[in-house]
Amino acid sequence: MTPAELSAAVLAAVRASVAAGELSLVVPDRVVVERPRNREHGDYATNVAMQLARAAAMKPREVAEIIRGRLVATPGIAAVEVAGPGFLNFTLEQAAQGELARTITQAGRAYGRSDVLAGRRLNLEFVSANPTGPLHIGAARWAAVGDALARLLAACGATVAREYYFNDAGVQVDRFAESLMAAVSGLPVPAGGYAGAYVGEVADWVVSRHPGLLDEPEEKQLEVFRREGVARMFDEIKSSLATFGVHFDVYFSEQTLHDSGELDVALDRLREQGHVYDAEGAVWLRTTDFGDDKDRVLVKSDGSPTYFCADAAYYLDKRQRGFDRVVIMLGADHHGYLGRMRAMVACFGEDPDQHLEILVGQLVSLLRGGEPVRMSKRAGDVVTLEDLVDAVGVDAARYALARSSVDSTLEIDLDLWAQQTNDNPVFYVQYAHARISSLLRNAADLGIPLDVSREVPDRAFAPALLTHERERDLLGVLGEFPRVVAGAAELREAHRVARHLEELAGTYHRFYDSCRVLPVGDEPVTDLTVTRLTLCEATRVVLANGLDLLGVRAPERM
RNA sequence: GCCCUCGUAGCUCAGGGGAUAGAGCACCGGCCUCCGGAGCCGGGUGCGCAGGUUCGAAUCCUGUCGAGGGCACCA
Repeated sequence: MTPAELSAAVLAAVRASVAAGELSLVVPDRVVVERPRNREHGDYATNVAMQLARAAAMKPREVAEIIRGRLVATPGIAAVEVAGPGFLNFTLEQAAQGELARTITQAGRAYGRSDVLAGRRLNLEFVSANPTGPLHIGAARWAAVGDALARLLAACGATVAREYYFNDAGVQVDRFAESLMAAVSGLPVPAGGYAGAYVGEVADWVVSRHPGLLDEPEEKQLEVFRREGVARMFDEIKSSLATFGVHFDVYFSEQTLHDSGELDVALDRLREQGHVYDAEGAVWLRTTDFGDDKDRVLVKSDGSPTYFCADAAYYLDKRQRGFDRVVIMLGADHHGYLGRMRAMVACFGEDPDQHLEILVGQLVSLLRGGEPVRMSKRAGDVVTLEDLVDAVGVDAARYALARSSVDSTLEIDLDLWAQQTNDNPVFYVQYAHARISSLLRNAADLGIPLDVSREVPDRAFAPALLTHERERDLLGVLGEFPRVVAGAAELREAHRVARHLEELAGTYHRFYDSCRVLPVGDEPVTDLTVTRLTLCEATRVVLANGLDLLGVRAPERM
């Protein structure tokens, strides 16, 4: 019996009690069944009686007793107790709990997936770094977390597009072109331009492709440096992301919004809604109507549109492409946009709570030997994604970035994450997977069957044999996985998956230490052998599925 | 000045209103005739502070102190 099945049983009991007139209240949408921290409180527990007590105008324990009465005879449930202020504590029958191992091995890659977000169409925009330099470490955090979130959301049934937006229409790329031009001539970096060794490299590369370029008029040179430099930089960015295992469905160019006239369409739409006005020679959006600190300029007094105006057009574009939720991941240094973006959506006449979601991630810093890492060979003061990958590898980099809440600033100790020891969380988890894989190989060599769908007469999967405390602990953690995945997706908190895998790896190692799986020497293969092997395979499945959601490999050997 | 995020063990961090707040590291001591010791077992410390809401608060609200990041007709 899985937690989900138990939860459904409790919900059915509540519904039946209401139907029978024993309880007078509105039946909740769902009931949360959790593993209690303390094993004395049973295998699973729910606080539903306490939460319904007020609505039922009864004491929590009385509500609990009513629900309990409808659950005691449920197959698979050995005992139901009312405890403390009104908890319902469940003890499962041995076999019912052990059955989970078979459920998981049969589900395989599908275990943990659900349809809790079915029908949702989400556009996930992340990284979105301009092609004027290598990806920095902050972008790396979003690459790892954003990709993991996309995987999580898809695993929960949502339709997800990964999107990368880049500003190729404004002065930033002009500055980049000017910086390239200055670099070949040995001139100082222009004001607001770009420094770092990569500028010279890219500039030299452009010149090598256009031998006579430096003899051309300055305007022509700028145009070439701009076009070729951006293309080269973008290739490098995409290459870094590919190495990192992150792929975008759409690379969206700001310029295309200008070319297609979508800015004007957005302006007209905002004007129709009555939130646009002219002042001081510029065109303004009255975002203060919807809680922004100040109104924002859409068209500057020189007649050119602002980035904010393009952002509005971009939002509209996403909505018109059929996404009902526009999710944008921003670094903490851009959190100031939140207010104006929400107001902009409201100015379109839409509900920002429903259609816009902005996730703000805090900054990342790297440590080596306990000291902050500042230097990058190529990018000057900026630490890049490639620096991180060079130092610790892709798996450790992705895992390190994705295992902490984005709400907190993150320090990554390169020495720690480069280690191949249990101090390093990603190796701790990957090792568990490799260890189980090895065990399964050994079992296969011994001819021990793992086909639990077809019971072998004299060597059968026998869930009631999983009675050891460590076995029950392991089953408990395995059973939580779908709830963890769904919660992580709904809360946009991928790190919950990583933390759960670490708990699972630890619980598995403790099981492994206490419960011999394969026969020693001439010992016979028993039902217990097959059953424990199935439990191991179930653990391997969850580790593999969880690591996959984080975009980290699940190695069979290390 | 205003806005956002954070403040939990010596360190790095988990903890979606529930029962006795956890993990890893670090420190001390144990466990390899045995499926991968890249592992396991034991040892102890903590919710910045003050109010409030609640049957119940690390969690929600207010204030306060501290840290980081923002507040352009820049991108």
